[in-house]
Amino acid sequence: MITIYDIAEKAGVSAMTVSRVINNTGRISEATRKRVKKVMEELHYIPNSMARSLVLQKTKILSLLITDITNPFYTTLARGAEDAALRAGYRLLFANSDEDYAKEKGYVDMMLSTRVDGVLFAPTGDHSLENLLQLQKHNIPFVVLDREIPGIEADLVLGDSKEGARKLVEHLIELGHHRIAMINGSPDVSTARLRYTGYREAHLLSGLAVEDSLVIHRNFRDFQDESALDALIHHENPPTAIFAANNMLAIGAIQALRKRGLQVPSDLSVVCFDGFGPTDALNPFLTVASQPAYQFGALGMQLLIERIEGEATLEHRKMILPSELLIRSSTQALA
Amino acid sequence: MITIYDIAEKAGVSAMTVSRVINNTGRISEATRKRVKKVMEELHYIPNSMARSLVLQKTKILSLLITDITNPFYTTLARGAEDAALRAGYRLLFANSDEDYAKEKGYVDMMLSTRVDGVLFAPTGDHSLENLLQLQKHNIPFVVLDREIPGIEADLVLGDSKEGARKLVEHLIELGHHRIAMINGSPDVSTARLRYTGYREAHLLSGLAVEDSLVIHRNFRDFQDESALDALIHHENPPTAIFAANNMLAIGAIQALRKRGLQVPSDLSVVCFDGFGPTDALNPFLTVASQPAYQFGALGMQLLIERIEGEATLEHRKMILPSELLIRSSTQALA
DNA sequence: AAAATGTGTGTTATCGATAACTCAAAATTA
DNA sequence: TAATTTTGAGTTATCGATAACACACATTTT
Repeated sequence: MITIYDIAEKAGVSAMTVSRVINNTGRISEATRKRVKKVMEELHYIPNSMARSLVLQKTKILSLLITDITNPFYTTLARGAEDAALRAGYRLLFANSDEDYAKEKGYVDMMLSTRVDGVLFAPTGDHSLENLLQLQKHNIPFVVLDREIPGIEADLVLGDSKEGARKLVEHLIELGHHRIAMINGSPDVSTARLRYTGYREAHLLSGLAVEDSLVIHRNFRDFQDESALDALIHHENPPTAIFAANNMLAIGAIQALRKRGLQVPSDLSVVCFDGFGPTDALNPFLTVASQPAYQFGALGMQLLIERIEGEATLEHRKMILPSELLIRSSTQALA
Repeated sequence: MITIYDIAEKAGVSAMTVSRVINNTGRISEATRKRVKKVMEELHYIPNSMARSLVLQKTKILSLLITDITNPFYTTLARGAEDAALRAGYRLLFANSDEDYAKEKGYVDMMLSTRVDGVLFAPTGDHSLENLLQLQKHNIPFVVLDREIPGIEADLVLGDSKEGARKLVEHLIELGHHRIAMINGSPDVSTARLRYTGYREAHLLSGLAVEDSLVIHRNFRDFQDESALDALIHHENPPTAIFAANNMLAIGAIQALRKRGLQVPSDLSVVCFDGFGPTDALNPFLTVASQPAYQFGALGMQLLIERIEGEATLEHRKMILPSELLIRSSTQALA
């Protein structure tokens, strides 16, 4: 491996001079600068960022932790975060927790041992608190994305889960649906709780009763699990519409419905939170509350970098991004 | 920050002894091992992986470079790669080149300076050769995914682009289509060339002539670009079917068709390479040649780790994974 | 009992880069 | 011309960890 010492020797200068050329610091005569640069190119020198980070105590690497890399919401978010990070001169390291606390913890350990400069953190749920405290204890700045964590002070970028849910359910109610099921994520996750609150509010505002046997909890990424749907179908008084708390749960529900010979929307209407990124264009079919995923990433990254570089005000900021109701063909008026 | 020296001092031993406890090397009496471990826990010690990598000359970090993080083919591939890497005790750092040579080069520089132990490399195209040579020059092992690069010897994991394309086009021909357009990726990419070859072969074997004005090239990820479709629609003798060389191009084509009031499959049949990951389940609509994306990642990672750990035979291996023709509702017999 | 081994631990040098300090020669000022 | 300042370097210590060697003491072998 080529080091600054190799360059120094060949250029007839000290290692420090080479370092100065690389970083454009200190005083260097134009002649030696040129000479050193020439040697660096000849030997294809690449600085060892670990040696550098060791002495500088910073890595210029940020980390983005998402809970499901196969969910288009998060990949679009990742693009936003990446673009913002690169623009600010940072590299971005992606990590994928799979909605799994243990994996999340593993990645947090990795971030600590890699000494990343900051973390954009989409938590798996309330229990992520410990992992966040771990980052806090080691003075690694972070911004929490998408899900609020009780018990921690941090910059936050959230969607308007309650409002979005209310709009979706109100849309169903306007179409005449009175028995609306909800397939929700784990109650350990703030968005699941808030979306339930929105669902509830829509009912109350319309004078409808909430029937808790129509509300079912599943893991946000288990779109293969058909048991939720079976429970609803075999309900003694089955629903005429389903509100899925995110896109993956909707995929699971629709897939399961189809297997059982039920059509959307003629047999049941379906709505959900989040769109499907680029593949949405393929078949704009589901009525959704679409969140600005790219902005989640871009804005979160901006907050993070501001905090790292000390431009942040002391108090923590909480940004709430609006969602947009997109009415498409997965909903229809009740016959 | 807590270092081994802090631990050493508090435990009343030398730093070396702490290092031995951490790595389970050398001889340590049970008593001091326990004492050191206790202190490490008390102080919440986390090893500094940069200092360690600096002396060990290895990082236990691998990198996966993909060309489009919003493409479900690559995110599913990423899952396969990640699982295999974690199983083998490596961490995986994701990078996203966006089908952009300059971004790709930026990430390669980052990998070199981070001194990753190896790279799973899905190249943007033939010109990626330079970036691969760069890795080679610095002795970083890599495995090339999905796209073959003329001029380099490397382990390869590929799909059967030619066969898959032939099967798709033959399916269209069997349905009575004789004027089949192809929306292809850049000719700089091996899969684009091979899929064209398969398209051509299917025509020749059926005694049909290939009409080059029906073959159009676009960037594999520019699904927003509708100009390809316009060229086909306004053709003096328009096609009755379209073969899109990947999923994103198909999305673009179908979206554009829909905007122009044309229905799939009643007005035109559409087929493409690659499925849509989990969202495929939402609406199994497109007839596709589906590639085993997860296996691409898992197998590629396995080859990479074997090569890094020296278990690899000297000669390079080339794995070709079959694709599966899934006939769905985006194709129908010509009236 | 002397010699040879084994056990547990410490010392020193090193990985590649940079900060802080030093210093000779050149340029400027008085 | 002597004193001062500026310029363009070099030296040394350091970041946090580990390899290689050294070494005292305990244990086993002859």
